[in-house]
Amino acid sequence: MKKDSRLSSVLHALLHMAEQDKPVTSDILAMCMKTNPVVVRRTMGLLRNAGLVTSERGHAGGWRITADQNNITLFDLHEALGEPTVFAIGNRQDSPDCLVEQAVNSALDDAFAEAEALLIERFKTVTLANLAADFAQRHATYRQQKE
Amino acid sequence: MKKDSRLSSVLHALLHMAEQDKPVTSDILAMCMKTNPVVVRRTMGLLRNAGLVTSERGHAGGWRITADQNNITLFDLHEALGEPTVFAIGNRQDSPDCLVEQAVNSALDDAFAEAEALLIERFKTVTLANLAADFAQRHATYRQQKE
DNA sequence: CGAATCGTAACATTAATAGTTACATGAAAA
DNA sequence: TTTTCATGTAACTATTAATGTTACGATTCG
Repeated sequence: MKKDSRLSSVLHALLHMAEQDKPVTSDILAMCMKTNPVVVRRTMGLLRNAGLVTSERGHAGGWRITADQNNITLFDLHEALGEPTVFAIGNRQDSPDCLVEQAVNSALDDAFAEAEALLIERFKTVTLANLAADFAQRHATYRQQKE
Repeated sequence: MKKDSRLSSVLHALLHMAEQDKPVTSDILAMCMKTNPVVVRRTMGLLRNAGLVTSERGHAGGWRITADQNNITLFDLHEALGEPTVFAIGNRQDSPDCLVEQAVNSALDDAFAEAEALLIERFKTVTLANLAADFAQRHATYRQQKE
């Protein structure tokens, strides 16, 4: 399966938007993320449904963050994207009659559930503001190195 | 992409094989797992490379477990399968020049690495013997319910 | 020899994400 | 009010990776 890279994508977009006062267009976000404006709109639309961003049509339109960056966590974004499947590994068959299959699936499901719970907890601790600070740090380091 | 269900598959196969003294053919395993004998051979071949099972050709040939069931963990199988990608979520792009992307990827990679480490730890604690016991338990319960 | 069985290459199918094209809708500027 | 810039969205295509299938060679046993 191809990996779902939308979480990574929207984070990139949001950080770029966070540095702008005016709305950012899908075209600009698409260029900056080397993808297609329709893909941007499709994905950002999910964030809009979750109330994290707004869009404006027409001249000087585009996308804007509405929520406080301290209050947007990775989990909020994951949730806004519809809580997509986390794992690329899974059971061979659902609702099996076979008792062997049930024992196997049960063990695997438990393990995956634990790992997913940890991931979700981690997602809840990281805010957009944290990432912005990390970026600022990297930027400062980068500028120092150039001198 | 489709989920990788080989771990679930080989567990099913191994548990069935564990109950047999003689080798089990790919055809029988395939029927029991509702898949194709070639798929069985392809996947079991990886376990053979890891020394967990052996295969015999010709008449009365087939697959046999060699390792002790107490010493085969889910992790051993995961490893034998080539440690396939665990997550269906990932970064949009590898080795990005963009510092924003670097900050985003770094945060995500950390979270995924933690969750994967937990999963692997869990995998290491579950043996084939554990699953066989769980199956036996389910079987006993099932027989009781029928009475 | 002949049947049973694995080994494996080559190709087809399926499932899921991402990308593209096309066009409708709405808002602001000229 | 017309033009231009933007989002909204449906429909289709492309990509990617797993799984399934066909075909045939190699090996072992009776």
